[in-house]
Amino acid sequence: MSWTDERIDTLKTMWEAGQTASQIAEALGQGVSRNAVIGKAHRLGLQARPSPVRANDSAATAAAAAPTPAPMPAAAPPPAPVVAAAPPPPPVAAPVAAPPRAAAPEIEDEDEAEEAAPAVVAAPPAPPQPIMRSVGPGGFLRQAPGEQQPPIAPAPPRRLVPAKPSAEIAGKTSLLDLNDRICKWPLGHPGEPDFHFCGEKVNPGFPYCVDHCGHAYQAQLPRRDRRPPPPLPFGGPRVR
DNA sequence: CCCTGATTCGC
DNA sequence: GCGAATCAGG
Repeated sequence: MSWTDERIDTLKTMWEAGQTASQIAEALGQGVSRNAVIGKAHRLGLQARPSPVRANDSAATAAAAAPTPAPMPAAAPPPAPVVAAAPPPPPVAAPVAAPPRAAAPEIEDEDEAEEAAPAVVAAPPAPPQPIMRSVGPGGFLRQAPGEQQPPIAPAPPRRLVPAKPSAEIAGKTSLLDLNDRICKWPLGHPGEPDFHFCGEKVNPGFPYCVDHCGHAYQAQLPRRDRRPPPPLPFGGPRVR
């Protein structure tokens, strides 16, 4: 098999989504080895990924004792400082952190007085939802030990407004329409006339909307129990 | 051992 | 350009 545009695109997408070379190779199937994937990725200039090896070269191994133990579904790639208002349902697993917020019961002023007694079940105000926030593929953003701070701002438990797709989006979201707030999940295939992007509002902190985050970031199962190659969002049958 | 990505180097 | 072989850290 050769590297067709589609396969390259799959490789890129998956690589940037933080998939491992093995997974990508597996997904591409058809006699593509892990090495082939890595080799290709590098030739494509898709570097920048935390590699187990090649951590340091000289000095500066001081602090940062690798707070990230295992490779996990990576976080989002480039988006700028996330001022995210943590949404209730990040479909993703992999709780990374953010419990520190001690129960700081700030009485909500006005509005419907949240009488809710500290029941056992209901979690009225901002549940410390784990937003995947580790070292991204690019090795960005990492909190210094000093600045202990929950990665996600205490979310305003306000009312969530249903994201209504704008008319523009309803039509099609082109490459030029992409920005940090728009879901970049590709629909169709590059080169095709109707190729476009999802265009939904992103799951804050992620390049995709909540729905597609569910596709892009799968709970990392032990390789053992990865029976059914999960629905391949990449390269597979047309998604539309 | 297993995993990972990086690099090398013959093709 | 490609990818197996090899290297090396976790």
